[in-house]
Amino acid sequence: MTLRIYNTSTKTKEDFHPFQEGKVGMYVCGVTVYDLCHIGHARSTVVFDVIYRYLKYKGYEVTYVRNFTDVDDKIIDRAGREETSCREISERYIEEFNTDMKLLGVKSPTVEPKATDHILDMIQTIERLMEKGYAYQRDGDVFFSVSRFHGYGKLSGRTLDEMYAGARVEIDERKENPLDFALWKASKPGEPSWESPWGKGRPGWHIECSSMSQKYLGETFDIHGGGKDLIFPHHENEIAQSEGATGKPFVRYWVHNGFVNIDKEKMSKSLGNFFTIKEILERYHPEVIRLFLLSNHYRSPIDFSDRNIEEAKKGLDRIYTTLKRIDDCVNERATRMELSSEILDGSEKEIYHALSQLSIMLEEAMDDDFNTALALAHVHDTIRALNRYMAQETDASGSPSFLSILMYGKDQLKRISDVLGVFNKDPEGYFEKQRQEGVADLEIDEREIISLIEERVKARREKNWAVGDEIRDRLLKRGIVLEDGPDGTIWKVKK
RNA sequence: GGCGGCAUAGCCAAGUGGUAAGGCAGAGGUCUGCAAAACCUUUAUUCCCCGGUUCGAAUCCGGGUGCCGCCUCCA
Repeated sequence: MTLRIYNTSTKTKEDFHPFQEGKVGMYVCGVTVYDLCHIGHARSTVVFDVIYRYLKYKGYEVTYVRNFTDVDDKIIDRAGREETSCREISERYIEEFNTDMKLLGVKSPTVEPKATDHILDMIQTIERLMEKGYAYQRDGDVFFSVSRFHGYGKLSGRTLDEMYAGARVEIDERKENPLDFALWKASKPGEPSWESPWGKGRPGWHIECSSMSQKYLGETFDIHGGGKDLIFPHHENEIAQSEGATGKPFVRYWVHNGFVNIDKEKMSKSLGNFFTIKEILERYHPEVIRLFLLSNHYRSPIDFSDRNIEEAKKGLDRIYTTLKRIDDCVNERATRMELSSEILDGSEKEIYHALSQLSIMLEEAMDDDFNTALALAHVHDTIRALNRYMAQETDASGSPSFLSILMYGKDQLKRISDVLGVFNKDPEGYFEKQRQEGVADLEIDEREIISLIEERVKARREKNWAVGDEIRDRLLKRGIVLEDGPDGTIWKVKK
């Protein structure tokens, strides 16, 4: 199967053929580290994390670069307000970002370059642009001349004329053209600055991504990603800078993720309607957030609401409930047999076949422009099939073929969980964590729950249902739900 | 003003020409001492509206309505 990727540049899904056979170079715009990250940043990072994982799953050797913008007006502003250095601000928020992403199960990219470590590379790129006549100097500033670069607007699908019509940029009469953008900015006193041929200054925002991506991935590379809001002007400008400097095509596939919305409106720092990743992780398991983010196609908008997150949580609980049930059946002494259609009987054959199809279904879904929502639907189908098998085959439980099928099912699900980064934990641990966190919010402690359960077990053994039910009701009123299973009673925190 | 996207059940959501995935919620049933969990059945003759193309359209074309985004920092 060929992977197909929607390319913003052509507005179509295209077959993916990397520049170099078997290898993929991917660059994704990271964050400007001046504040805590919100769920919108989490979406972008998680989406490209899954793309990264899937490319590796397909057998590609992937070089994944994700940058930190650690020199920027907003960082300077914040440092000023807090009366500290830009470095202190950027280091603090890089650390916060890393903490958040680690919790969210985001794999580390191959390289995570910081802008401030690549100032020389940027100066070199700007010099090349000057030599080729794409850039001009005004005082200590250097601007890129959009009218001299043919093809400016090709990614965002607009022409220069159209852009003039709607231009809302403030007029700087030193610019040849209002749409020209800064490659280098002369620094004001107290701002971070570096020596350059144009005097002391700092790079413009767009140049860092051109320089750092090409440094690690070459002049032409495969995938460049980021949020939809970066298409214009950021990515448009990157193309102009990079192709202007090298004369070669810059990026083969442009991939952009949709926004996280609150009440159908874009969540953003500027609108102030955002939730930080930390706030959300206080309330939900990280995999719930991942499952929520992956339950919509990455290019569609996704609406963030408690209801939608709750739904994701229920879905995840369901998956883990089944995985736990499998673990309970498959104990350490279970021997595993080689499975094949020939040796299995009717219902075994049926589920074995369904399970063996799962990887193919996953690949079909993911090959179609990373359709994680469809992949998750296949997971739910599989969960139901396994539940049904376990519910129907009570007589066979313990038989080698039964146990082997369950182990096979778990392996098949594991392949998906490795790609999506959800339901990756030990099921018992997942529920234990949920109980611990749930109990922490209640006026009850675990020992009390356990002793009440013991009391109830005793009463029920004596068929004293009234006492048993009374204890159950009492716990329920305090937020604890009991479930009686064949191996005893387990408790959960009521949702 | 310019450019672009979206509209599928009560809710979330996949589906770009072949007769509507999946999840949540709801209803009925099985299991259970009763519950819970799980399982089974059920919930869109129809995909915003109006035209058109086609043997056939949620899917393509034209028009309309509504919502959203980009054009300024933004994942």
